[in-house]
Amino acid sequence: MSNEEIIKKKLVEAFACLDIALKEEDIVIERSKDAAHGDYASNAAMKFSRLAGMAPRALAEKLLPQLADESIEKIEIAGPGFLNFFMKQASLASIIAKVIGEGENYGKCPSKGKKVNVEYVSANPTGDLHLGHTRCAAVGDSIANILSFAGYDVTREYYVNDCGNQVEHLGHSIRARYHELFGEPLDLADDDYHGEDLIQIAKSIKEKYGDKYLKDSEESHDFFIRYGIDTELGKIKKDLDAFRVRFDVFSYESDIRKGGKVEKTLEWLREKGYVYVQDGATFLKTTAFLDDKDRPIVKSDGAYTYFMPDICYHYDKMSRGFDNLLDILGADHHGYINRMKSALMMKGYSKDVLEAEFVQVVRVYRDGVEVKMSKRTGKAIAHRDLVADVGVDAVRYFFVERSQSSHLDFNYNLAMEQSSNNPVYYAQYAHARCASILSLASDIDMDTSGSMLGSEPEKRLMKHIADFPVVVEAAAKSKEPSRIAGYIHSLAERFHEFYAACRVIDRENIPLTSSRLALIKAVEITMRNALNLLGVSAPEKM
RNA sequence: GCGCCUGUAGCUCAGUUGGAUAGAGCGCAACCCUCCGAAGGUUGAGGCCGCAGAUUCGAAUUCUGUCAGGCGCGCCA
Repeated sequence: MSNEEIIKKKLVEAFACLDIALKEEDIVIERSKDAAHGDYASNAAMKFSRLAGMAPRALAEKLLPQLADESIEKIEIAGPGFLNFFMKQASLASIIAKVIGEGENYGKCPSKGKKVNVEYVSANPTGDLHLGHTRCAAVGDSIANILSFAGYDVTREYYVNDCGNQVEHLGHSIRARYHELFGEPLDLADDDYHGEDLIQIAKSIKEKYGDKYLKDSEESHDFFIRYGIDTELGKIKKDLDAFRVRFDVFSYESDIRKGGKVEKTLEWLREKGYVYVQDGATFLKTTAFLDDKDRPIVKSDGAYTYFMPDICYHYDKMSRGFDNLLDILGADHHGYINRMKSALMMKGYSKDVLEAEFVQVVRVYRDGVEVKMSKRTGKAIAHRDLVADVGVDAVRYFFVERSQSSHLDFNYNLAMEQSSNNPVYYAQYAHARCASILSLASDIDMDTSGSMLGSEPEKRLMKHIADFPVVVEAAAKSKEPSRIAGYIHSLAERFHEFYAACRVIDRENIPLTSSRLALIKAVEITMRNALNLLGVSAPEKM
């Protein structure tokens, strides 16, 4: 049982003695910022003073005698009615043996028995990934890692839109580049793709197949699309893999459309009365649920809008037995969530089965001016270039360091020229320092009882290590990897403080050295586990 | 006009379910390696937490209004 849990339990018991029934969830335990306020603090006497019918301090006085525990050194009432808990040294130090015992599982929660599908990136296979995808990839993958660590059964999924307008343009654009190579240029419209990568693709087609696809036929039309999608998706997969982002499942829109499945779903919705025709287009009555407007699902020319197969795709995901779906989307898609929830509710699902996290835009500054991104002009800052320039660790950390709901300003010059200024190095440096010290003293046995550790920097560090599981739960609940980043930073900070104040290896004082080595080992493990959640490496040397 | 996101130090941003003196990085000023990694540590300057009300023992945090920026608003995805 953690110190926090012990205090909560004692408080619940103490309130019970006053005939006030509370649950442990009702009790808030905070880590005191100031050592004068003890190790942990609770506002329970203030929070429930009205319920108890007495003033906060008076209530605290009543509770105090019931709170004694062998793990607690002393308890003080302070300020308006805070209860400040000073733990015994052994209670604080017990975390070290726990962390070393659990190793890479430290911070991990037992299975919650829930299957969660996390869908992210899902970039159209019509060109290279850009910066916006990078952030979605970093955020989505970190969220998947955190949920998994927090005890959810996580499936990572990428939805490939390999049908519709966009891929028609892709096919045509490649064909145009192909014809160009034979001296017969075709026109490229504004909404076609102008990127140079398509010239490379056209060249490879020419090398493999010569002039076979010059004549305009259904076969060549389909060929250019299929070849383009396969090539682009291949590049995307390779880039994501290098970014340490790997998916369990790739779902294809073309599969969703196969075998009349979309038509059946449409028919089913029609029978349910959720569909009507207006101006030649077919609309879905999403306003019957959460939406503020009905949405078209079949255009007046008879083609589906993107929304219709997307509905089928979400039905498909639910039919695979997930308890929850989580979509990681660009912030410009925020209108999407309520219409998709509505569609799921038509099928009888709760509005809560689908959640969405919206990732705000990245603004890029280079030489002090904002760089606008455009996939089509070919001038976009490609994901691949960014990672090559800055490195996977720095990009992944930087892109989840701030809450995804905040806009991110990315200074390209700074990231490239002064990468050692990046905050990720602060944390990695701490880890490397741990590894270095442990290696220098590998002949000295560790004392995992932590019995010699009592100085303020040591206590602060131990308490912070003990907080890791709480932070994991909070990050999983709020789906905010930035909380892990914040934890990593403060763990590194407390470690560096400790390092500056306490000399670890002292061969004249082996008992103290043994205790401190164990503390460092616990820091190293916790830091590595936390960095892993963000997909950032924990180097032994830098 | 309606909806979503965001306004906190010069800049970029944290700030847990409302708690004790609002924090970090960068930048600025000054210190600290004969000793485990100086990619580090210590100290300082710098704040009407956009503005105005409301709720209460207590508000950067909750509610209302308002101003500013970003994004979106039925046959694009």
